Amino acid sequence: MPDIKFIIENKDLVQDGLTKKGYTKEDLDLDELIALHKQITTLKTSSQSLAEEKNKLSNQIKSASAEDRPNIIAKSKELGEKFKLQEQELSDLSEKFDLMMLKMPNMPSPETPVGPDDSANVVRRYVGEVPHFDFEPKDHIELMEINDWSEMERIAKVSGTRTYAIKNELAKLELAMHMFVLDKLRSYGFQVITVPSISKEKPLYGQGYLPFSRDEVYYLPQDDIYLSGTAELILNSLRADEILTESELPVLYAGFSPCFRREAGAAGKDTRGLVRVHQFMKTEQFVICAGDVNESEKWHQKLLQISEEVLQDFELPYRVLEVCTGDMGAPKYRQYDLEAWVPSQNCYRETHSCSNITDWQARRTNLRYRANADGKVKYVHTLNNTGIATPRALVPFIENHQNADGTVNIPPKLQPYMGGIKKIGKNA
RNA sequence: GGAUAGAUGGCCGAGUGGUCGAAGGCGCACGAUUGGAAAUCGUGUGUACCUGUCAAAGGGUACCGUGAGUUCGAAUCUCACUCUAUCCGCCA
Repeated sequence: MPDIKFIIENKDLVQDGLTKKGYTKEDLDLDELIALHKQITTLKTSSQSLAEEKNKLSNQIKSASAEDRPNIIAKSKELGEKFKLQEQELSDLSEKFDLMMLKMPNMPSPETPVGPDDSANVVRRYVGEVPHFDFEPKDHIELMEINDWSEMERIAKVSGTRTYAIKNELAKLELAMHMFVLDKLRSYGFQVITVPSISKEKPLYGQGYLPFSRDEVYYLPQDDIYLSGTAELILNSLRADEILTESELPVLYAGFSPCFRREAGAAGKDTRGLVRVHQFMKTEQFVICAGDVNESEKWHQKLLQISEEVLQDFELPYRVLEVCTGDMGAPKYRQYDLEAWVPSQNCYRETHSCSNITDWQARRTNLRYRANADGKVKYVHTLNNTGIATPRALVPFIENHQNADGTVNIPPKLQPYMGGIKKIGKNA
């Protein structure tokens, strides 16, 4: 949701951004938007001068003489009617305008590769060595079965498809990963925060989930409440409507929460195993920084570096993908995905998604700060990145670290979080 | 779930129909005083939008939890909702 003034003054640039993000004129018509804004401004000006006149009259009444009073009241009443009509028209137009503005995506970074869909994403680098097994590697489902690490069939009967129940050392590993990442983030100055998984509707607009992907989110009509798909949703609204001082920035949150996603658009994809489930746990990195692209781009790199470090500490081969304009969501200015190698699928699968949102969310949540330099109030920039998301991250983890006998090695960095053990599994 | 109380500016807090964007205090900023500091004194200190301008100054409109209503006029009256606090019940 860029500034309307910016849109008017930079129409060609904004149109270019819309086109790059795959928006057609039917999706969002800039001319219509600008015309609507002009109409609103004109109407506003006239209704404000009407209000001014009305106020002046009202103020006269108290001191008016007895014979003047009825006249003034009648005149004021008449103005009031006129004013009311204009206000009605104004609120109708504003509603229409606001709806369009809510659909306005962020402008992509000039660095972002241009393309229609994920086929145009660009691999920036490969890190780590893809393992070569001198035995037939098992997939994560088989590894779980032979080690008594899961109750996948049984839990499907209880909780339905795309759910998981993992147990014993694997359950412990899941929690250990989060503890490891939370400790790391804390060492980088993040505040560890556990947040609810339920949310009112407004934060979903603030984050930019709505109005775009209503199908993706669980809704509980009885309580008019939504289930959160990520702690980003909650953290993004936590400081809504505040004016921070610049010295408070950056605000760094390491949010932990259960996450819920309907996966409506993924029917038939990854139906087995731990890759894509309706409920999972995520440790999220969330940053609120000064509203300056240089500053947020710096943090974007920092967040990326932190999650790369996580994958390196876990000794997982991965690649860094720069997501193209057409594959990026509406809120995003620039986005990297990290994908870890999954041996059984012979490909890289997404484990992290790292985005610079610039001021797009801040405008929606009305989160601002007072700049030191000139004392002016400005919108902050927000960024988010996965810290670690499980159980998906367990998939590359146990597959890459498996041995011929079905055991799984624990990388040294993670061993302290597993009670010092080096290997898990029935034969360990 | 039941009962009660409440929601005003960065914070505390006054204000129950008219000049209230809102007293007073605290905080903050600047200035005076000081060798320096504290204390003291003075001045200033919300946000959004419209208008205006090269920029500003200036003028205006709105905002006292949210939404609607009464009224010529609402922080103040009415209704609905939301949230907060306390007590009781239940509960991981």
